[in-house]
Amino acid sequence: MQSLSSSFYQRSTKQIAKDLLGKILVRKYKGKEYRARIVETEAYLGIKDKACHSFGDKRTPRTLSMYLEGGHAYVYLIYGMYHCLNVVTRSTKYPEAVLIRAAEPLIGFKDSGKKLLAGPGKLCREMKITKAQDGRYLSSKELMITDDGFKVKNSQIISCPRIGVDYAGKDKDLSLRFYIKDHPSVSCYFRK
DNA sequence: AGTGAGATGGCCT
DNA sequence: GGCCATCTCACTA
Repeated sequence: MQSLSSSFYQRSTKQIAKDLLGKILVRKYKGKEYRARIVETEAYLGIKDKACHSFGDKRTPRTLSMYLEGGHAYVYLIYGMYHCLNVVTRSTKYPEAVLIRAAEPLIGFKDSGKKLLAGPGKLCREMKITKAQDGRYLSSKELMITDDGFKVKNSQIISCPRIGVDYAGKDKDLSLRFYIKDHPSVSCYFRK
């Protein structure tokens, strides 16, 4: 099982967000392996995107890993108790990333309910992803993304505005959230 | 089914 | 001191 090539992460962030749908997130933790199929993502477009943590080229301890080469993980703590997993995209010049919002549980979970990983906080909680993974490269060691040949047609990809970014002015309306149409594991269906 | 509040901590001004 | 790329539970009706 091969992790995605580094060239996969050197394309446009929006394209990567769409292409990550259907890919498999693999997590190894304490001798156990978890696998889940990504069904929902959001693109964050760097220094010109008001919703992005690196807006205005803001380099802080938190955002530093977004300035890594594409293919690294950016994990941060939100609301004091939840972690969110992002995939860093493009080169070190562009601090952009894709938020992994939801996935379908495949292997390794006690409870394999379709909504178990439906939301970025739940996904990290259930897959034991924390700041320990922040800045790590997505290789096969502890966390990686792989392709099992599962195809998602363009017509099955729905786009809409991102969730929870009302503070971002005009950028809150950008259609940068992507999910697989009618999939039972997306975080919520009702959003224009 | 829809709304509202609380939990809880690091980061930024 | 105030804000969050969230989630769950408790309440309305």
